[in-house]
Amino acid sequence: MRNRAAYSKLTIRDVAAEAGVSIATVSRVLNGRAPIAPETAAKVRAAVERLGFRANRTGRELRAGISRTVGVLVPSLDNPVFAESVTGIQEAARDAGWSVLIASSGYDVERENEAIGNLLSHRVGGLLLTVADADRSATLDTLDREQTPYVLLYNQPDRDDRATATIDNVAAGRDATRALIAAGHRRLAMVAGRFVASDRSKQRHRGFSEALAEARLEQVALIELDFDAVAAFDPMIRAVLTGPNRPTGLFCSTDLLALRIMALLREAHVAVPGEVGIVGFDGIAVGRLMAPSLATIVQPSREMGRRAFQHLLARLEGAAPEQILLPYEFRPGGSLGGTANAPQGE
Amino acid sequence: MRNRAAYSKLTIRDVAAEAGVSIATVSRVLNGRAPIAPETAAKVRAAVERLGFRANRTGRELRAGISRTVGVLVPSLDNPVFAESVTGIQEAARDAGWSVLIASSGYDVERENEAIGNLLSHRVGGLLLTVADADRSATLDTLDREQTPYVLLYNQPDRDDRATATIDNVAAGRDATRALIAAGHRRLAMVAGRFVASDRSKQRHRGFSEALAEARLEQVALIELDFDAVAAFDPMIRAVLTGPNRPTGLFCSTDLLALRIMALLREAHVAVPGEVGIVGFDGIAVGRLMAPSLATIVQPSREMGRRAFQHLLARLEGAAPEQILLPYEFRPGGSLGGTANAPQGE
DNA sequence: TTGTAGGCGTTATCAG
DNA sequence: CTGATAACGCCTACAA
Repeated sequence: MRNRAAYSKLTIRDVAAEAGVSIATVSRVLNGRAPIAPETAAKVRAAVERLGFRANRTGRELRAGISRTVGVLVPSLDNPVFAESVTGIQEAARDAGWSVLIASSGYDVERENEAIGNLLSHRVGGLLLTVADADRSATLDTLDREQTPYVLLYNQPDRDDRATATIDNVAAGRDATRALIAAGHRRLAMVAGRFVASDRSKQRHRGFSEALAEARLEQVALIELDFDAVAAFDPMIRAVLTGPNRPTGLFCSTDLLALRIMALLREAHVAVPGEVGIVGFDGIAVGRLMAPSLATIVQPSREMGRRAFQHLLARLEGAAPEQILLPYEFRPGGSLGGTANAPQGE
Repeated sequence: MRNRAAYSKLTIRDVAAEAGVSIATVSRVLNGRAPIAPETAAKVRAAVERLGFRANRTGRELRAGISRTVGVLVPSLDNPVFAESVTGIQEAARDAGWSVLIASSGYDVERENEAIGNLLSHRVGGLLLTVADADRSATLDTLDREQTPYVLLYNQPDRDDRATATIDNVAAGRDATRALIAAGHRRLAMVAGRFVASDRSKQRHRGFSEALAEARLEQVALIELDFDAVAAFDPMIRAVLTGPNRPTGLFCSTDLLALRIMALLREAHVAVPGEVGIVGFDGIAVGRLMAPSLATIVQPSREMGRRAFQHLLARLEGAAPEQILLPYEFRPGGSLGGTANAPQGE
């Protein structure tokens, strides 16, 4: 028996020597595929146990040409909505014996491309991505061309050849806005994450516009914000909210934005929901803990992560790209104000 | 020139053929180590560009025996404090050209061990971990024995041979409690994450106890909660908060717990800070957005992630394990109540 | 300065 | 049922 090497340095060769069999046999026992004599298997397993051996996935992957690792790209883990989807991905991946390689883009297209390239250099089995704009992305074009399997999360491209797990953002944006209108608000504005950084934001605004049109209302204002710097827009927001035709209802394209706006308004002594009603979007957990609680569209982020992963596995087996539309739900909350009868989500 | 294969299937052999050189030359150009004729390098680079080639890290890693991937284990990404540390890790990793493999334990020791084993099977270059109990962990013992480099985050073991990046949890717990006392609270209780699931929680409670002793006060109650199920403890908490000697000050071992307790109290019509003052721990971003804003100990989570990664790199170069103690800060907030003069963090 | 060849740890093929 | 062996993609002596 060789000297016991470090855990991370053991190879099946060590195990083979310890068990007195060939490396091929060790491999077979480890993978349980081929027919093996029970005693041989026992010997090998004992050796594995004794040595504390764990197969090197690198060798396995190189041999197989593909890995059971999924590459995940999110805009930012600091938005709980994305963190939650990653939790769902992790759950599904764990169930399937897969690992998760993660990267963040910071909502920046250049970093997005760079990060995807890095993930690909690991020869991951597939990708789960939330990108800035799923309809025009050079990197997604490349992935398509080279048939690298991926599934988008949150993104909801117009084209139907890209696999996604998402909700209907336009419909949800419409529902959120309808809730404001149903609550009695007539002068509505939207605070949105930059459209170039988030196609969802744009789609939610489309829903906002549709609901306004339905009710024959005009948009009072549209404030596009960077996702990271809200404070800088304080003056602009104050201006809008104290202007001549100031809105009484605000639709925010994400909950995080909504919470920041609410804090801003509090500082400015604008009462929520007294003077302004607010609806968010995402359904992050902390929204329910606020006072007033945040009315919002709840996305099933965790489930979205799980479903996206499962669809990725399906695609690896040759399934065609699907656009998985998950149900969302409007969650009423004190921030809405007015005398709302909350509409039900689809 | 061969048929253009899928991006992910290209090898340096393809590039070599395309450029009319040997694979060794391609490798050398890619790594920029050896002396190369400028024109040769140009040819190779052109071929790389033309083909859209990106080196397969699996092959590289197998050959090198080690990878530029860091394995990260957190209790849960759904607590923003951990998500934030991962953001810091990602930043530092990206700067260094490393990738991030991530797993969550759900605060469960068994899953913790399993996850670390999985990360190790990838032969990661090192590990960044937040474990349940850094002082007694069979897995950490194993890592030490086999000299697998790792750095702990948030964990603050008593022993000084384990590398960490953390804050002084006892001192911070003491400061948080002192703040409650300084605010005029005399009947103090603590709501803590289960000690078996979080050594930090235990240490923060030690700080709590020390501050009480200093002020010659008795602990009114200690409520240990599972990190995921707070609602279930509603009755217990209500009982404590309405008991004969009910506390007027509450120290919560995490911000997330504090926010949940605040919501619970709101439902129970117990005024915060009117009837109960609250201090949290972590400094998650949303705490500042609440009304009242959450008084808390702010940990430099992002920086902690960055520093932990950097120390891991240092350890890989042979540096001895360090216990990096980062500064924390007490952030006053409306939840504190009383007439506090907030103490400064160290 | 460049090419040839061996081997990293694993699995699959092919004999026995 | 088991063993020897040839790859997988890459890097690095060693040769030329």
